[in-house]
Amino acid sequence: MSTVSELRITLDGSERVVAAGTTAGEALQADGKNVIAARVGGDLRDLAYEVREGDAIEPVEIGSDDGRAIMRHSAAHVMAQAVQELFPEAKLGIGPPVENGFYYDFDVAEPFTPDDLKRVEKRMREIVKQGQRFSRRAVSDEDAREELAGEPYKLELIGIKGSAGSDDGADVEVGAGELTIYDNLDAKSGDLRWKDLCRGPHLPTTRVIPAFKLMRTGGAYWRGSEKNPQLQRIYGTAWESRDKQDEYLKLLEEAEKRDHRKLGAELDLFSFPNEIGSGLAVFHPKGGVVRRVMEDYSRRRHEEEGYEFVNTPHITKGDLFEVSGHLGWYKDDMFPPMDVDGADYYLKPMNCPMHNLVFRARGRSYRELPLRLFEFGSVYRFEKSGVVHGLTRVRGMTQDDAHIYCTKEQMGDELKNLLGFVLGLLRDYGLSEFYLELSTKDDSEKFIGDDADWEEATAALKQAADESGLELVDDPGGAAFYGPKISVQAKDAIGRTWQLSTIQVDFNQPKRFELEYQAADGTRQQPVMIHRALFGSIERFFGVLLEHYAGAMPPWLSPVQAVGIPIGDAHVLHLDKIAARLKERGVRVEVDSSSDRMQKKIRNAQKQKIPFMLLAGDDDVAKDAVSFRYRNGDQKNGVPIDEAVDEIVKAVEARVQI
RNA sequence: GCCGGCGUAGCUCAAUUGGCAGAGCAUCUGUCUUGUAAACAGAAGGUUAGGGGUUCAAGUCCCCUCGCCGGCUCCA
Repeated sequence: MSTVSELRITLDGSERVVAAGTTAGEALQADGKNVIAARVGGDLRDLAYEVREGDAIEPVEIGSDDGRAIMRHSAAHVMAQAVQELFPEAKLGIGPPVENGFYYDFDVAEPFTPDDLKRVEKRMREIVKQGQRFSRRAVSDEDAREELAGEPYKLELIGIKGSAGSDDGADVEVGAGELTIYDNLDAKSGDLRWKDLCRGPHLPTTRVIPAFKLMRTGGAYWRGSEKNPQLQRIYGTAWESRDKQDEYLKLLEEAEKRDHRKLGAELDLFSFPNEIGSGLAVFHPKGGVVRRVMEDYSRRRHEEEGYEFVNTPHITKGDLFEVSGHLGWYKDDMFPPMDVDGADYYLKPMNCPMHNLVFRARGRSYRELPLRLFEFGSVYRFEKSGVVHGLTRVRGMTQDDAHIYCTKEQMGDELKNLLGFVLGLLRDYGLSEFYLELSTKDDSEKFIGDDADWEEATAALKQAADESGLELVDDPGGAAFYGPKISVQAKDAIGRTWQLSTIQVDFNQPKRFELEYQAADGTRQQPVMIHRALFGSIERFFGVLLEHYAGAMPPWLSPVQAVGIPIGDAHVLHLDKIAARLKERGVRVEVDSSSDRMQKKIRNAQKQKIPFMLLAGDDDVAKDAVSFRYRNGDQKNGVPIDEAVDEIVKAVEARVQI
């Protein structure tokens, strides 16, 4: 056997010769500054990986996506070690990196308290400071079982080795290849401090975790199934620098300030009275104005796009949902029925069956297609108690719902136009960053309809998506059982993604309702049915907009668009006159003639985020002018009234933020 | 639904080991008549989420229900 003393490798794009036995870390000459791992032939490796002839090695820096994931995964190990040191009876679940951080699940007798969290974090800081080395070693199944005899969940993972790609994070621990255990070794003595079954890779040492913080705890089902026992999860955040972490924490703070539930109360827009019940919102007058304006504009746009308006009841006999099939599939998610004269009546959880009945009310001709039936339809869904959340997850909501019935030939154009309409409308409300998600079927049994239909509809959706020019993310297997869909994801002002509009093709209901139209050749044909909601629900969209704008809605949507603030009582009349002119032009304006100080009135208007404050004192009255204060604090004094009125009218008519 | 936390005036929050339910803001009434984010004074406001229990005594301890918050699961 010949001894090789040199290896030929590709390092960071160029070819090098290194000594045999060189590790990726040595090859990259990582001084521990930023390079924390290596990508070898496409696989992520620890810096301790011994390079082989022909390997192509790329550095992985801590600030890269891969680097952050490795660092966060390592932070999860540090946390697990700290937990097991403080709570020796804790059994390990899984601990993967996630967006912004990491978590680890533990089986413990008592859930963690905030105080426990502080202790764990403190211990983690000690471990990081110690600079324990992460050391990888391959083990046989038998050895792993013996070493991890005290960790029942890890043993279960060994049993499912090879199921990589499962979405419960288990593959992060075991992967599909050989089993490996990562030892944490003391920096000086090399003594074993802790170990975990893990596929890696990991940092060279715990010292390379620049910034982390434990965030919260919560219950989490083992391997994501509610049939399994619940473990205790600890979430942490970790970043490549202190600055990045501070930036992230600041974003969280900002998000908290924008919370629509908080703004809803502060701006007197809506509330959730306990007496009414969980997830059932009432809109106050100011919220009602915003809602009405949202609806009015939506109606107008739908009218322009060729929709016809229908109205259907909130309750129905169960028969309707027998026909649609919903009672069979979704009974648990519907409010329980009320018995009326021996028949079960249900609150509708969706509008489509009702719209189908409109379609079916008489014979339909191909000449009527595409038939687009629109309704602000109020639906009720029995969301489980733990999931109700502000306006974004409610039990009663109003969808801007429409169903389009068209021929197969029309489907492509219809979907394309529809997507354009959707995006245009969302842009009108001030959202501008989107991507699309295409949910398609996979091989599982749950999908109905024949493959040719699926392919055709999927292709049509994809084409519409492609023509939009937006980024398209595939979501295989994510379709509803009855057909594929596109969902529009929008980014808000602070970069969070919200799922808004959906466009779905339905192969199921036309069949169940035996929907037909008469074609040009006299035959009876089944129409294609498209479901679509642009806002999703008015409530949810309302909530999203509030958070997007942090409560400072664009003037056209502001409940109060302008407020007159007199310096003294003597100036009220002057402002009343201006207000009358604004009202005439359709501006929502008030004059604050209360006995408060002018400064106080400004403060109030500012807190209400009113776009325009119109101040008037002796100077303004004398000059027949008015002074502006904008909600961003800018001011403009002595503006002639005509000019002021025009400026405000123009601003409230524009569908853009100022 | 599951795990955990929480619920005191409209809002934000106090109330010692179980020992007289209180403050600021908002509201109402008066005074002040004001130039770009809080004038001054007074009044009113409570079955401490609801119900049950322990105790001489419960906002405080225990149980149930409702609701809210953070996770998990779910979201046609």
